[in-house]
Amino acid sequence: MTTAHRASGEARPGGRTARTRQAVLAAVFEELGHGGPAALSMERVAQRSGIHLATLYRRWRCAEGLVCDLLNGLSADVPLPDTGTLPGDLRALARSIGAFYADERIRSLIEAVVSAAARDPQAATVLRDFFSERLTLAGQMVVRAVERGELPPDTDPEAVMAALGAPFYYRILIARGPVDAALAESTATAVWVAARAGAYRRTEPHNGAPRDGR
Amino acid sequence: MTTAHRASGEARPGGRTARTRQAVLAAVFEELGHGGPAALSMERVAQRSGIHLATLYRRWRCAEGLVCDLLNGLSADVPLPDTGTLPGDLRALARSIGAFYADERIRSLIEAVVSAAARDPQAATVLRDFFSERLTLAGQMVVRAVERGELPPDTDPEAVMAALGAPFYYRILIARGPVDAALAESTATAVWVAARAGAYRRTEPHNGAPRDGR
DNA sequence: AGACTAACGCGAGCAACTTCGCGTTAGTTC
DNA sequence: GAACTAACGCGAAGTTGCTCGCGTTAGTCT
Repeated sequence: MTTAHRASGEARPGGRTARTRQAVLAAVFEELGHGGPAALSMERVAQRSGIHLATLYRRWRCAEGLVCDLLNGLSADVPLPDTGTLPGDLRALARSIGAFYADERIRSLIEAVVSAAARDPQAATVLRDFFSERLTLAGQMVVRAVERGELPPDTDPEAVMAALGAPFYYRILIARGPVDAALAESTATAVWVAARAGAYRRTEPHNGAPRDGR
Repeated sequence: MTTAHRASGEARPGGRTARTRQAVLAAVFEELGHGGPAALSMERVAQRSGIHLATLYRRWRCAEGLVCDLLNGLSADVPLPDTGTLPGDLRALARSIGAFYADERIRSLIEAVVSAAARDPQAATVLRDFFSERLTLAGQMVVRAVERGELPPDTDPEAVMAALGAPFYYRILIARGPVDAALAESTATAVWVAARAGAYRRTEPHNGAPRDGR
C-alpha cells in the first residue's frame, strides 16, 4: 500500500505534517456537509484547507484516499455497550448507530467511501477491513450473550452484528432517507428476536425451512 | 430531467436508436464483468459497442447515465412469489434475490449505481425511485400475509421488504463478499421471525423496549 | 546553534475527458 | 419513392484534472 489510503501514524507525528493532515481532513468533513459527496473535489478541499493542491495529490493521491483517511479517524465514535443482557446491548448499540448517522456529514462520508470503493481497489480494501474490524469487536457483545445462555451456542457473532448494521446502510445508500429513531428501535427488536430464534446460527436449522415455531 | 437518466421509451422505438441503445447497454454490462465498476469508462464502452464516443455523451451525458439506464432495464428480473404463506414467500424471494446477485455483473451494477448516486443527484433520484417502486410491489406479499392473519395488522409492508433486502446490500457494498445461499436462508428466517414478533409495526410497541417475549 | 531531511508552495506542462460543428445515414411520412 | 427529420460518425477544439521539477520552509538531530 502506498502513502495514500494508509491509516494514521505519520513519520513526524507532532509537527507540520500532522497539522496539515488535520486541516485537510477537517476541510473534507466540512465539504461533505455542503452538497454531499458530489461536491467533494480536490480543488475545493485545497481552497478550504489552505493546503496546496499538489500537496493533496502527493499525500493522498486522489479524492478516494482523502475519504478513506477520514473514515479511519472515526473508529471509536460509536461506543460498544455492555448492559448485561443482549436485547439491552442491541438496543443501546442501535441507538448509538442511529445517533451517529443522524449527522448528514457522516452519512455523506459513508456514501463517499462506498463510492470510492467502487472505483478504487485500495479504497475497497480499506472499507472492507474497517467494517470487518468493527464487526469483530462488536461481536463480543454476542459472545457474551451466548455465554449467558441467551442465544444458541453456534450463533455467528459477526452475522448478528452485520444484521444490526445492514438496515442503516440500506437506508443511507439505497432508500436514501434520513436515519431516524424508529429504524434503530425496529432493527434492535428484529435482530434480537431473530438471533434468539437461531436465524444466525453457523449451521442452518437442519430442515432448511424458516422455522415457524408458533 | 434531460435525455440522460430517463427510463426507456425512445421516440423511435423500433429503429436504429433502439439498436444502438441495446448495443451500448450490452457493452456496459459486459464491461462490468471485466474489472467491475472501476473499469467502466465511456471510452471502453464506445470501443466495445462500436458506437462512437460522441454519441454516448450525447445520449447519456456521462457514465452515471449509462448505469442508470441499465438498472431500469432490470425491473422484472426478480419474480415475486405467492406460495400461500409468508415464510414461504419470504424464503422464495430471498432465494431469488440471492440467485440474482450471484452474478458478479449484477453486483457490480448495483455498486456502480450507488456510486453514481453519490456523485450525481439525477442518478440518486433514479436509484431511490427504482427501489421504492420495487419495495411497494414486493410489499403486496406482506399485505396478503396481514390479510391471512400471519402478521400484526399495523405491520409496515415496505419496512419488512427493506429488512429483507438490506443484508444483501450490506454484503455487496460494505462487507464486499459474494452473496451465498446461507445469507438468503438466514435473512428469510430472520425477517419472518421478526415480522411475526411485531418488529416492523408502524407504531412501535408502547413500552419502547425490544420485546423479550420468552 | 548549525547542518540535515522531509514536507510544502508554486507554476508550468501533460494527459484525459468532454464538447462542438458539420457531413452522412437511417427511419418516417405523405 | 421522394422529401423530411432525427440520430450517428468523425475529427478537432476546449476544458478539466492531474503530475512534475525546483526552490523554500519547518522540524529534527548532533
